Amino acid sequence: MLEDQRRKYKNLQSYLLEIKNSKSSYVHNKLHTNKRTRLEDFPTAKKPLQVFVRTHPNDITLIIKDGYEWRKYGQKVTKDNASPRAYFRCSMAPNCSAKKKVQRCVNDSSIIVATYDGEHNHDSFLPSSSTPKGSMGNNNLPLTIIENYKEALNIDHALSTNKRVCKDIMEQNYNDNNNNLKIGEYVSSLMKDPEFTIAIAEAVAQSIIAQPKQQFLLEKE
DNA sequence: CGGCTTTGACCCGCGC
DNA sequence: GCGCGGGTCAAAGCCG
Repeated sequence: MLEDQRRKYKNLQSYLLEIKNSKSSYVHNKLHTNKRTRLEDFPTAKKPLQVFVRTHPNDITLIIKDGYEWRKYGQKVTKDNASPRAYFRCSMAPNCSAKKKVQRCVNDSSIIVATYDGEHNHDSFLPSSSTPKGSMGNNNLPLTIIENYKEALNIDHALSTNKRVCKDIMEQNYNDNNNNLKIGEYVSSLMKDPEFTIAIAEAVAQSIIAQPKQQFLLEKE
């Protein structure tokens, strides 16, 4: 089980190396100038960004550790989904226009769908291991992004094409308590690594650019 | 006491 | 014009 985690991390590393060698200005700036590129420089920043995050089934919060501090300003039950949709705005800068909507997937309550709107106009970026204010602990897996942007446009399609992967992730993370402890320690150590958290952030950003080869987390060896 | 979440009310765009 | 539904506001309460 631990070997699987290591293998996935290696896949991530090789993927990031691929990104590093690419011409992407966003990643290039990040990696080589150590400056956070403005979101408007990002090719798909104009689109509403949707990410899917696998959470613990017993986790009833709608909190996603994505590196930013978010302040909840509203909650609404929508017609097409029984689970409430939470509205957040970025609280890291007073005039930041970034917002996000977070709602559980209608077909699978253990999947959180986060829709990002607006752009961050500040440089601050929290390490993933830090706990956002007001988040009283949650069991989010560390950004288990299970879809890319293109497929995220269609939740049903995403679910139908990734049921096996979701199942694998679930089994991998929750079925074996002993291994859960080891995985938890392993994940914890990874999340304390600033390089790794930056890498995760880059992976999230890149997952938005719908390229089939980016589904490294989905691939079953 | 300050900053947060909660939650009902309100606003506004859109379809009919 | 009206009703519906999504998004936002703001007062109240909670918590560290």
